[in-house]
Amino acid sequence: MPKPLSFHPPETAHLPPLSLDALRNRCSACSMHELCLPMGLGEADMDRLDAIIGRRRKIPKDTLLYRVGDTFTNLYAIRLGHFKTFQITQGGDQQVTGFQMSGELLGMDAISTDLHHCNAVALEDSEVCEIPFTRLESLFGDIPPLLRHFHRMMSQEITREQSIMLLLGNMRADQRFAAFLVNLSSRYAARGYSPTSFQLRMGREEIGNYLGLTIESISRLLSKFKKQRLLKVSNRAIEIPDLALLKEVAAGTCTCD
Amino acid sequence: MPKPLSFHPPETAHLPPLSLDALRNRCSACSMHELCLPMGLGEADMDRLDAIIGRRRKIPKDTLLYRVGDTFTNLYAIRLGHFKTFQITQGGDQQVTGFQMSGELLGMDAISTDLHHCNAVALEDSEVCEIPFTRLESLFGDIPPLLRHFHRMMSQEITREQSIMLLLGNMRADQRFAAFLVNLSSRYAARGYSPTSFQLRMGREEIGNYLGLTIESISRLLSKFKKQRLLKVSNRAIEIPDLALLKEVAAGTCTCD
DNA sequence: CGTTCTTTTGATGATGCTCAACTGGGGTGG
DNA sequence: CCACCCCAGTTGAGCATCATCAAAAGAACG
Repeated sequence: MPKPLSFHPPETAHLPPLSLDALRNRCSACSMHELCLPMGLGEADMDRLDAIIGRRRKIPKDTLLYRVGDTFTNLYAIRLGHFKTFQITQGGDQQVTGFQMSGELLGMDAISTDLHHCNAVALEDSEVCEIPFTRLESLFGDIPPLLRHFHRMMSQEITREQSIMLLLGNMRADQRFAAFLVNLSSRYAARGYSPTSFQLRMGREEIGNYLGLTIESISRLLSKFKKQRLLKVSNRAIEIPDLALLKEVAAGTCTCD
Repeated sequence: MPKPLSFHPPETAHLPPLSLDALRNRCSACSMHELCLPMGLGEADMDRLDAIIGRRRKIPKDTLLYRVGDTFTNLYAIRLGHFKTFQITQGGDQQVTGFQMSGELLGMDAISTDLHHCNAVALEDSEVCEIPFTRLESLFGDIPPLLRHFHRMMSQEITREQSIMLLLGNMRADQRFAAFLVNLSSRYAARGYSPTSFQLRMGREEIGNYLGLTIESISRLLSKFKKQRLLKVSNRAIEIPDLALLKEVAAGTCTCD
């Protein structure tokens, strides 16, 4: 157990938000509203969604947002920051099941049983929007585009996991790691950040765990890629000189060794 | 490429179903209605669902139900039989992403882009119910329990895939295979079949592919488990003398080697 | 600055893959 | 009916990849 995780209490000490906050916190004012749940909604519908969204919570680094076995009441939209989700095996070690960033939804795996199936922890100081699921459900009938996009987000999660299955089942270590970086790159691009230069928000160990590899393997791959000029690496800062080439490595079609 | 897959034409030559067929095909008459999409619906709501469901199609063994890139119009509920879903990697080899049996839903990964992301093929002569997704969506507003259960089924798919990620990322070969058998066992149990004695519907190669192993490894594990009296095996017939023990092997807590 | 945690690097080894040969069952056709 | 073939599965030997163990180096934090 590397570091003790604190647990964010379900009820924070925040006062009911001032109207200024309420304005600042609105979906329409959020930079993520074109990626997040309200995607494609008109002004009026977005306001209705706003109305049911609970607190905007700050989640400090290394704080659990929810844990396995918690009863499911909220989905969480990431407003700012990064999270990881992980399960604990019988052996007691963890398996990272995903890294989530702003605009992405946490907790969808809990709908099936009303119990959370994984733990979610902030990788840095972050902010989430609480979305009470039963209230969200009550909106679905009235706002078909909202329902439609919600389904797309769930489906996307299924697709994402399928591609991880493919990665874990079929790819060699270097391909996995390259694919991981390419994936991060495209997600940052979608958020308006540089696709070729970014900070890793997670440690080597977490990356390795996610990819079914050890920390040593990740470290070696990083060194190897650096030597091959596929990457420039400085601690957690990554620069990708040739994204197309990295994609080829991920695909296994790279001529270079 | 082991065997040439035929592709089932989108429009079959079937005449419009006779009223007798219509009756026989109703969800309420289907043995799977307590597991499938109509789970928990009342008589009236189930009839409304019935009304939008398209053809009940027979899918012969080794026939593709849909393939990567097909436009998404229907979900498919498996009425009878077994399917596998798989993707094709750049290298040209396949990755099996799941085995589906009666009462389970196929195609949910296609909602996100309106394009199918995997191929689905029948492992034996099977039957599916076509569920036109836009018509299903039109019912969601009117039948909240239907929507609710649909969400549960999607969420369950996410959970299922997470457990595969855990399996592929963390478990050794013997644990994977044991977990696979335990999973099949519980799904057969849920359908009223024996949890300790069943036929594998898929070949060794497909199992190995699903579990990130080779056919040889599966074969060796089968022999090893047989030797340890964990299993009785005869071709594709499996018998599990001690399910609890097999679960321990899957968990890695087994004392026996 | 010292302590602690993370990362890097090296040496060794095990798990599961590859390649190859063999077995056995089921269907086909002479 | 039997011989044959073909495919799926089994078994063995050697090997590659990646894990494990160990130790040192580098960041981060007070």
